[in-house]
Amino acid sequence: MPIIRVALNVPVDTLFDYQAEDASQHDIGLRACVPFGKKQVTGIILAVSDETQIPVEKLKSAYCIFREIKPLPAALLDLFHFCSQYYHHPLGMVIMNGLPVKLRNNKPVSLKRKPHQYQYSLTSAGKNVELTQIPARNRVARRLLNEFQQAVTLTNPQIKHISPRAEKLLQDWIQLGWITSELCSASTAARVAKTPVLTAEQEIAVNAITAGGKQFNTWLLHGVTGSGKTEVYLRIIESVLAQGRQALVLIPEISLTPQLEGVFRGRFSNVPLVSLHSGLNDTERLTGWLQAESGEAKIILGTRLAVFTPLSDLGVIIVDEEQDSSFKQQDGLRYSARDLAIFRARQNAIPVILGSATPSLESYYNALTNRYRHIRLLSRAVQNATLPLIQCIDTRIHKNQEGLSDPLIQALNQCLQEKHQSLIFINRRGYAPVLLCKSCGWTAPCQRCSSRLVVHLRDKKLRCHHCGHQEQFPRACPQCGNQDIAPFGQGTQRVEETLTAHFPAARILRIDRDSTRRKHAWQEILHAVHTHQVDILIGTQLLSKGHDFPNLSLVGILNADGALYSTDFRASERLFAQLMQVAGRAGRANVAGHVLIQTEFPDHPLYQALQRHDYDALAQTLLAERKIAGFPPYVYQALLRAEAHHIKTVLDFLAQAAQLARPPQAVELFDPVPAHMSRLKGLERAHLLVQSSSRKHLHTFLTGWYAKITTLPSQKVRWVLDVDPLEF
DNA sequence: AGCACGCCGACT
DNA sequence: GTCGGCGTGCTC
Repeated sequence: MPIIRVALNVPVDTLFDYQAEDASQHDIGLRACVPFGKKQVTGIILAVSDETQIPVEKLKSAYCIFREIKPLPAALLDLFHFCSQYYHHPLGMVIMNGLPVKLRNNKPVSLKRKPHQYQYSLTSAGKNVELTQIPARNRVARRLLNEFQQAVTLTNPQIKHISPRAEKLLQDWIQLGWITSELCSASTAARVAKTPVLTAEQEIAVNAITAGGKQFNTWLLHGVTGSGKTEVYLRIIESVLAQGRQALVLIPEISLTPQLEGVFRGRFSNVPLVSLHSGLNDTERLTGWLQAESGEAKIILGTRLAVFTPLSDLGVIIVDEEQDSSFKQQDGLRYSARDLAIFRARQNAIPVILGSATPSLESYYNALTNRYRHIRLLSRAVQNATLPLIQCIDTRIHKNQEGLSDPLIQALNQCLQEKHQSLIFINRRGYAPVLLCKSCGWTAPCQRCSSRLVVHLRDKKLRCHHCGHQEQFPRACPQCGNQDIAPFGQGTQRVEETLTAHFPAARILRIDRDSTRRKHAWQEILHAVHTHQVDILIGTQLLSKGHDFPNLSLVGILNADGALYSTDFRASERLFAQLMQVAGRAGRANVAGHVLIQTEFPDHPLYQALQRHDYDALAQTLLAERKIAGFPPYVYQALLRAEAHHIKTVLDFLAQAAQLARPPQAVELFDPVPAHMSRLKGLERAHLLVQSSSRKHLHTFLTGWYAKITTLPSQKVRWVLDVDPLEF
């Protein structure tokens, strides 16, 4: 009797063997429903064999093998394998995490007739029907008929949009002979709508990438805001579609998928496009997945999860805003969709394009060292668009009143009078407090690993959250002797109230987690902004993502300094990218943009580079710092993260784990340290850093170490290995 | 992850 | 004398 080896969604890194009389090698990649303990579960068949190591009395029989859809392609299984090994996560969990929910159930999937496929139009009989023949109270019918008279042909989604009841009505009308249906022509030839003329730079980029053809290459498409990266993507996709192949486009989480989707649909109106984002229900997601797998969908647009979509004939992968941290999953399987995209591109021998105005230092470094091909877009594609003027307000000179300085208030006032919109951006990420000398800018460094020490007021100590070193508070600044050293403050609350007090007539809208939680809140907010029902916007992170606010001319930035002296070595990089993005919000179309940054350190290299829009200057500075400090991209890191109800449990666990390790010379193992947000949801969190200048050595070490940690008594500690961690 | 088995405190 | 606490260990 054949044995199937099944990957299940359980946190044990092993396959489970079952008898299956009807199994054959062709079933690898199919779903199987099997008994597991007292339950029945569904997993993926990864091997079929005649023998098993499992004693016969333990071996059970599979209930069934689902054959209603094709097996997962071998390339996708390879991707899951790689992901499991690289991120040290059980294979079964990796696979089940990557599949649509409907494929994880113990049920065969029902293949409904696909939407999109038919288009409907009025027959000559239908054209004779007058609107007045339909009773006025039958509003859905009237609207449907009206739509048909206006639009001539309609598709299922469009009809559904009129009313959920309209589809039922449609069937009735087909019976009456009013409506005919015909198959949509799924033409893969890109019918190109209005195509802008490429700039010389864009043309060079497109030619270079398309000339590479069916060959693996990682391209860093590095273009300033407004340089027209999207147009480059569109041209490359066009050429891929012309070969009948598919394009996978990955975008950050909050970057408002519909907006980009609109651009793609507008340009490739006849090309089947599937959009995979968090707003889909299980059925929609499965449908999209199946369309991608069959090759029916030609463009797949989605967030990080879309990197696991099966694609029968992939021609290019695009990762837009590649520096965005939402490409890295921050819980469970901590994968980077950007890095997996590169793996897939290599696997398929196709180009992958990483696009950004402010690349991650890792990607920039890879471009400098020729591991990636670097393409620059230095000029703006949009006519008349000029870069915004970025200036600093020195808050040591201009006193803050409740967080707002005089020059900023004046600028806001002027903006209001000119009837332009303004935006106040508050940088409110929770940075750990560091010790700072106000007179010379000195901060307490860690001697052992060149990161900054964190102030722990409770026991008056300084601690390194990187290596675990700790020391006493100094009495005075060791650099200049000043006694005025203090933890770096946060402050800046109540900005909205202050603004209201200053500008009682202005319409102020505050955007935060709460105000955007409601389903269509974003749409309403954007609408309000676009129709100029708002004068001043206040917001945080959420606002920096790529929305177009055509009337916005002033951006004020508060509280940015925290990132300059953060213990997170990536904080500067992120701040720069974020401020560049926020600055890009100002003055897009015909309004000149002005950006004012309130800071105590106007001479800081970050602000200097920002004012000159000079990414390279900052990147070079940061890379030099990273090299000296021994931080990525010069080393590869992994983090053993653990959490439990009591901090001692966590630290003991980590200490035990460290005991198990016998790191080779090339690999460095640090002491356990409490995590940045050491208390989250009532759990205490801590971690232990491992790093090496050799990715290979680090990986080999992790594999052995992971196996040993698994054998530890778990003592109610939850732990994960985070490979290439972004947050500490 | 579930879900059992299993050994010690407050209840009818 | 039981009911139930959640610590440990297995699931093919």
